[in-house]
Amino acid sequence: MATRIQRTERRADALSKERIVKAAIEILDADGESALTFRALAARLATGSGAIYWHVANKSDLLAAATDDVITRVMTGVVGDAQPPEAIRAVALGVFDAIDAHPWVGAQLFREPWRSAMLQIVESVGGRLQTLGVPDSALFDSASTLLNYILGVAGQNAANARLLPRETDRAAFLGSVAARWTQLDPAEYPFVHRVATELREHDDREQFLAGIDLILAGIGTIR
Amino acid sequence: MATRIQRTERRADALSKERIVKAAIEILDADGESALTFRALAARLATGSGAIYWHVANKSDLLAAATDDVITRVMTGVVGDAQPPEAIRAVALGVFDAIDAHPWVGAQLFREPWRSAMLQIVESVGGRLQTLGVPDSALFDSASTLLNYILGVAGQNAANARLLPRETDRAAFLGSVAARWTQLDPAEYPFVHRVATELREHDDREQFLAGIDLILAGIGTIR
DNA sequence: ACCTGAACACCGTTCAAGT
DNA sequence: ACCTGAACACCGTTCAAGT
Repeated sequence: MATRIQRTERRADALSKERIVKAAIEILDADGESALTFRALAARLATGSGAIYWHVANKSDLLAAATDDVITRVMTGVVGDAQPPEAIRAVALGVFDAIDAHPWVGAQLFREPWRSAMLQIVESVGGRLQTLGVPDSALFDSASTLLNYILGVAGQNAANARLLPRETDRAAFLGSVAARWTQLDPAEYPFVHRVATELREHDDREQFLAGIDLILAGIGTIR
Repeated sequence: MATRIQRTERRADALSKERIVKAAIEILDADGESALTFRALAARLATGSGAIYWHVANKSDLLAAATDDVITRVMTGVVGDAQPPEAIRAVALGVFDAIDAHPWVGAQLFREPWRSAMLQIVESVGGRLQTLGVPDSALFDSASTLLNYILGVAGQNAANARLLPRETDRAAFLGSVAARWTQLDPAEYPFVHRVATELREHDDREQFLAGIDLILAGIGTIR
């Protein structure tokens, strides 16, 4: 039975889920989560807002697809030949850098835990923990701890990006938070008061990695 | 100069920020984040939606106040005489239980890091790390790691609550996620496939505590 | 099969008008 | 000083109508 060519010719710029996701990511990166509306997206794609619904189910689906897109790129990028624990650091840093570049992803990782983005991270971290020789009985808890830590940092970065007036630099932001912390009553908040200086001067990425190492050290005590 | 009584008599049910926050928490607990609208709140308080703005600046302010209310209650509740590390576990579990009871709080903790809720947790955890004898040089990173881990779990719980159809029990939810994980290709997701059973059977609270202990063990290796 | 864009049912927030 | 509630400027989503 001969199969006829079903696929009709399409204009080069025909709408597709891929093009829609790409445009959505551009809006999210350039102007943040609040700028992504179906109207803005339709305008950028020179179409009607309803047309988008032919390719994506709804806004939630669109955000999930955009997140998967970013995370898949990261995950295929870090498949180096490093052995754990170095490989775990590489994966974690990959996620960190992706979220640094696309802060809105940080909020999306919390969504349905059967979506591709979350699964890829779980698999990547968990598999490497196994290679590291973590006992079976401790694998699930260890992976969960690393995951939740990464999620926490990711979510915090997403939240900070929402707060930051466009193009405020990180140092200025940290400085303003540190200033507020310094103004607190030292009797009521001695610890916060004390670390305010370090908050101003610390490097987010280094601190993120320090946390990963701390957890890996904890996992190391199990063996 | 005699000070006259400025305060005019008020009806017992006069509007106040306190009453508004209380009503907001009731709505959030009963029907979730999406149910909290100014219209719903005004209806519950038998007033106009605009009246609420006399007492709170906006929805963000209202959510922050509701979050502070819940967290302050937790924090004053766990001031037991336990010494670290037991005291750190108690604080962490207090936050966990609060978020279990009020899942929407989990999402709010990510907001402005100069708001009371976040500060209280930082202070409580950080102060106890100090008492535990963590070296100064490691204090900030250690506190940050614990914090971000707690935030990750909190955010995940908030997200799950959003997904859960009202009153679906946790076991059924975990079961459905585990079922999806089991259906994944074992060649592509060997680790996820493997821990799916444990996901179904695990206890969230126990696993949360296991993570805290893992991090504390890691912090212990620094000394 | 795919696209258009007006219409619908919501929101948060404002504000003139009341008491 | 505080409250009312209509009005405004948005949303996500639907859908009859087009091609």
